[in-house]
Amino acid sequence: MTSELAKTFDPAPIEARWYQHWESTGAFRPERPDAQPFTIVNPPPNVTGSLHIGHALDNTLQDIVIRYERLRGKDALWVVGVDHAGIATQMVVERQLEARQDKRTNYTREQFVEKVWEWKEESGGQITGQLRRLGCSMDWSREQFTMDPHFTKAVIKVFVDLHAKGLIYRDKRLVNWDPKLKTAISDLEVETREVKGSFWHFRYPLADGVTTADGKDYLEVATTRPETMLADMAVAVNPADERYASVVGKDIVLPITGRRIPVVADEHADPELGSGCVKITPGHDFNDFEVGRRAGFAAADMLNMLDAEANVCQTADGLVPPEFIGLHRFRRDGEDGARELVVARMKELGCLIPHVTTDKEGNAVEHDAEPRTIQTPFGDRGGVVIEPWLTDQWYVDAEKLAGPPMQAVRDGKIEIVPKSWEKTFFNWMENIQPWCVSRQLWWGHRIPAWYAEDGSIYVAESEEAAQAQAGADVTLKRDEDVLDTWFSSALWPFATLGWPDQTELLKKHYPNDLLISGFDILFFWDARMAMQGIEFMGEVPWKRLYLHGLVRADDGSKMSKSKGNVVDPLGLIDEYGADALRFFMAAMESQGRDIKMDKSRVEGYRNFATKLWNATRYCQSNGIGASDTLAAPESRLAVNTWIIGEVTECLEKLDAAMADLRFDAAANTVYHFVWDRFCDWYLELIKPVLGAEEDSPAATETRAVAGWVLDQILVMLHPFMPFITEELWHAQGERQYDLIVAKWPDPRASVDPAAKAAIDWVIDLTTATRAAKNELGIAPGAKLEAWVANPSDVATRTIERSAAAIERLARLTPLHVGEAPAGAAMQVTAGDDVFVIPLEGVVDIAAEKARLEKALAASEKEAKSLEGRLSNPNFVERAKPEAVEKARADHAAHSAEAERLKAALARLG
RNA sequence: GGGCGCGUAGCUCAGCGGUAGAGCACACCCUUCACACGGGUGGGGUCGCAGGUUCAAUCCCUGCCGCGCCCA
Repeated sequence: MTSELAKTFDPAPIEARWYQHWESTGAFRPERPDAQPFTIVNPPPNVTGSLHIGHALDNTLQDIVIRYERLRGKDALWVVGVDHAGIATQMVVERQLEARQDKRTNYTREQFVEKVWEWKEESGGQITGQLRRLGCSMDWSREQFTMDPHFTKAVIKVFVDLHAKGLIYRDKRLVNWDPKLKTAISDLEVETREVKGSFWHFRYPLADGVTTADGKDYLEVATTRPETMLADMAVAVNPADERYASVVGKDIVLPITGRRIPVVADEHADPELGSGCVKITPGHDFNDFEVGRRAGFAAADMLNMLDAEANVCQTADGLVPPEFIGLHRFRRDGEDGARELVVARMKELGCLIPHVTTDKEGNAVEHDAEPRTIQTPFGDRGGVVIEPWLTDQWYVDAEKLAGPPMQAVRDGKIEIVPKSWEKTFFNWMENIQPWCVSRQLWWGHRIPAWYAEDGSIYVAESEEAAQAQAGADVTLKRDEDVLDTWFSSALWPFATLGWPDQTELLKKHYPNDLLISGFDILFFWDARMAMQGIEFMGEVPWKRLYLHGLVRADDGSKMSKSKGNVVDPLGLIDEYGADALRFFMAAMESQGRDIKMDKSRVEGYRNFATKLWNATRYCQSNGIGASDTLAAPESRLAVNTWIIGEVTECLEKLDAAMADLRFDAAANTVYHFVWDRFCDWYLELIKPVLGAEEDSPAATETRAVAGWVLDQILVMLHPFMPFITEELWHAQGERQYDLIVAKWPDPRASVDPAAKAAIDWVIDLTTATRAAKNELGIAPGAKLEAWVANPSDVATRTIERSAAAIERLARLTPLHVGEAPAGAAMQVTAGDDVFVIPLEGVVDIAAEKARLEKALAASEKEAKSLEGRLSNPNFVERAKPEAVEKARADHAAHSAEAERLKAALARLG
């Protein structure tokens, strides 16, 4: 027995009720020990995060796939969890302390970490509740956290093993240093932005009376970062630059510090740029670091002039004048810094070469510097300019780890979808840099390395193990740093399944089948999972990698809090329902293209849900309830046989789209089947059948078929719109199981050509009649008599059997076979049949003539164009036979149509 | 500078060798017993520009213009 549905569809209570039911009954992970596994791991959102529209897209797509595979009977596992998000989380907690005039350094490391855990318990992981509102069917019973003890165990093991293999090492080199957060960050965490800056030109005097080829006693250097001259160690010129050949190997006496530095020859200096001389600060510039190394400076000897906060400190040679010590690197908060003071001093010393421009009157004007747009590195978290800084850090030899993933993509072991991303993937992997993985933070996985007083390093899984390596009498101190968050999330596809323990789960669900992520984390996360997965599991982490785009604001701009154009997915859920939002995401997702937010489209899919709701209400009011067969019921009526065929076609298209991860095609296939086929035609066509005798075999059959079709719709639509479909599934009657774990359609039926021809013919006749009436201004409800003189086979078969439907939809009744009485008439065609509909005194003959002439012109135009093509011998000889065949058939059809229209016009005189 | 992508109906987007589609918007009609969050009918496109390949190009190739992203 069906249960009555409310007149209006209200998503909110339905969503809450079903989600709670699914989760509490374990429906997200049904016991299917013998089924084929299907596995997805979610990109773990930050523990500090809340659901934004990008999460909504990413997780909707994953949920569609996992629900689809679950319905297809697989042992579907969607691993879910949250990332500890080192920097982001530490910042959140520090900000909380700040609000209470407190700070991290007022606590010990252990106390602070304890506070982070407290924060996590109280307010972390908000997003997990929000993912539930979206309807995501993850396995919450195994929710993971990257700081869980078993995860930490995996992280430590990976670090120790990579170190043992020489793939992790400690090195002193320049890192991207964030002076605000006071930690190193990886090159990927640096964002280059263009900022307006200045370009200063300086004179660097040559020592010992040396001069250049043209007699100058100085070299001209230019810089956008004048403060770094306090740590300059050389000036480079190109070895091929004859202007300076005589000064290579000679010295410069640096103004301000008085340091003697050599002129070196190095390819890095471009003779075409400026003076051709470049100041070299190996301790504060990546290019200069390399030049310095080539010039013979060891990293340990490179001068450093900045502290962790980028304030000036004394260099090793003690030559920085006291007035500079403690100044910030450059102007900040309205206070001049080292940069401004260096420029002022150089000017006083006559070492500043002014930038000269001409004003409107043609007078020369001198400026301290030339204005310039500068590519400036910023930390993506802290938002301040990154300082290249010489420190000891831990590095992963990414180059060695990158080889196998590239090979896996080349061999097709990993399929990247859409394929166009492969090139970007290879480009990055081929040029990969050592990955700096140590972070000067307190929150995160602490690096398992211990130092003895003599500086030797012991890397081990525990302090005891390290002590055992070092010997009992050695005092060890653990490394203070933690690992980059991405170092741990790279282990997500296997550490979440229990690794390093060889669990059953791991055996069954690794490799994962699919990973869905935004392309923005392709390098950060996806590539690193591929490296670690292959390194530690010996197999790729997933067989397919699907990359989707960004959700943009409705004007195409990037959503950002500062622009205030952020669309809150939870607000959309409140307004339109989760099903509508999900369907929007799916329908707009066409393989990687960015999605522009379009609320009217979300609204449209809300309307679609309502349409289905009301169609179900109609079914219920006509005794159409739950079906109990997987196979299509027996059918004798053309309309029923036809709709069964339509279900099979819809299913084939849907399966094909899902196999290709064409979410848009999949969503549209179901949408059009439900609305255009099922609601617009099938339900209308069966109304006369159901309206007749209730217990007739035809009505009984129709109720069975309609109930079955509606069930197939609910199943096929469920991955996209889980809530409304589950609600309707149960509203349709007693069920043995919930829809979420129902069986995917298996109609065991095919398209019946005769039934299809008959129903297509009725639809054709109906549409043509409605159009003609509309154009002639005849009331749509008017019932008219019609004559067909020489009915086709389809017409002969269909006129009688479908008379009721034709009466109801085309409003033609009765339909006579034979010549129509003479007189004014409207004429419509359906397939090969022409119907004459007498309208003496009603129809405007001129209007009808105009209508027919317009149609005739269209037919003739088509026929003529096809004729032209067919008369071209090149086409007939060289085109594909199917193309020629189709052109011939189309030509015949259009010619015949034209003939019929001519005959119709002739009737009108 | 290098790489990638995009430019199709007013808007948001599919299509990608055989002569163009959807949703929304628009116009007209319909208070028909599932639904006005609805039904019916219709209007609207030199498929960015210029060449080339082909019997045939929105679709393939080249160049250009415009927009976006990534890397240096």
